[in-house]
Amino acid sequence: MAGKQTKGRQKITIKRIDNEDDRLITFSKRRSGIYKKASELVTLCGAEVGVLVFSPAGKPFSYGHPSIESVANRFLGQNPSPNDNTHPLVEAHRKVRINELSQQHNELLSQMEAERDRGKVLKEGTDIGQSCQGWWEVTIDELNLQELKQMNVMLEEFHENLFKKINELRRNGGASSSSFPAHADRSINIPFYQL
Amino acid sequence: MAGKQTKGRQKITIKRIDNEDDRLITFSKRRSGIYKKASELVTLCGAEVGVLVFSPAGKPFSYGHPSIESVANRFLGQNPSPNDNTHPLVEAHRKVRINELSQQHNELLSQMEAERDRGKVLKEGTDIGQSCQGWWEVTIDELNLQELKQMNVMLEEFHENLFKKINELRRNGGASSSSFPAHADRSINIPFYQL
DNA sequence: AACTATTTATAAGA
DNA sequence: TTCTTATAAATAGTT
Repeated sequence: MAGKQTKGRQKITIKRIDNEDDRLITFSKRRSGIYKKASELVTLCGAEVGVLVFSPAGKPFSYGHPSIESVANRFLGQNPSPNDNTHPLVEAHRKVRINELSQQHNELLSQMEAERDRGKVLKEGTDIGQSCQGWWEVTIDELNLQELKQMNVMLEEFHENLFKKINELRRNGGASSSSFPAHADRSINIPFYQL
Repeated sequence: MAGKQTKGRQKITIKRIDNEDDRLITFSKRRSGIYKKASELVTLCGAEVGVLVFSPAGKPFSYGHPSIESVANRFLGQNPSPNDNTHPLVEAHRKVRINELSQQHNELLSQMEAERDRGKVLKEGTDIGQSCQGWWEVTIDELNLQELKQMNVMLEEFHENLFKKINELRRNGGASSSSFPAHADRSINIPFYQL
């Protein structure tokens, strides 16, 4: 009972494991761990879950409930019989994912900036302007008219929220509010981009 | 210091959680947990991982590196380039764009993790939004005036692009262009949201 | 959306 | 590989 029998689990940093043997072992163990978590999510919550893994060597592994194919196909919107109910649903799903991704992306960007402001040196080009600019550009090119109209609805909501926010800021603090021109008030004759 | 403040984590059996609130909470928490595990597997072992989840209500969620589509398509063994300029092409393009966003996003995540590992304490709140409709709202709330102005510049660019796109679509094809009202032409008097 | 007390996952070692 | 053990990490129940 002098020393401990083993060091037990040690803390590791999440970066590539250089030693190949260790890496392989960890890959195997953690893959199993994820499968287990996935199966628990299925059972506990009644979810459908698919996990796809490719080892660095390209070997495929998967867990899926009810099956990996059904989950993957459902997600890609490529398997179900092409009745008209399916397509809008898939579209909606995609939209949701874009929004989620964007949200997460923006949160990350904010955090990155906060870090940088505290003195961290971060890679160039991760500021909101650059990244988001790319997003709009890229997105718009891929949209059809129908989708543009949908986007327009979203932008209208955004517009609404922006006004609310601006007004809120104006009420609360005087200092920086002067940076918004007087004609920022909502007016039918002033295009949004001229705020 | 008499009694403990909480009961702490309690053991549960892996069976369906009947209480809907608890189930939803658990779904959200554990989904995040799986994403984290997946991202760690990516970093530690250089694997490609995709996680697909459908809530019981049918709402889709996913994590993927380098992107969920690339992993899923690779798994399903599908060819990514149909030389077709109808709808599927647009779909393909969009997927590519989403992939790029995912990629960028994943890079950010990696950087964040690296930062944290070097001793930075970062907020853990990078969870994917649970609701499909929170993006604009959430984003706006996090912005200060300076950032709102930045956003405004971006929206102006977006506006420009939208007009270009609409005009392009009008020139090219008549079928769906009628869905845009005549006054959609750029005019100083027509607010963007009324397009 | 934070907080603990606990359970669970897992890094090392055998 | 499979088992063990000590410890790190995830999370159930609560506020």
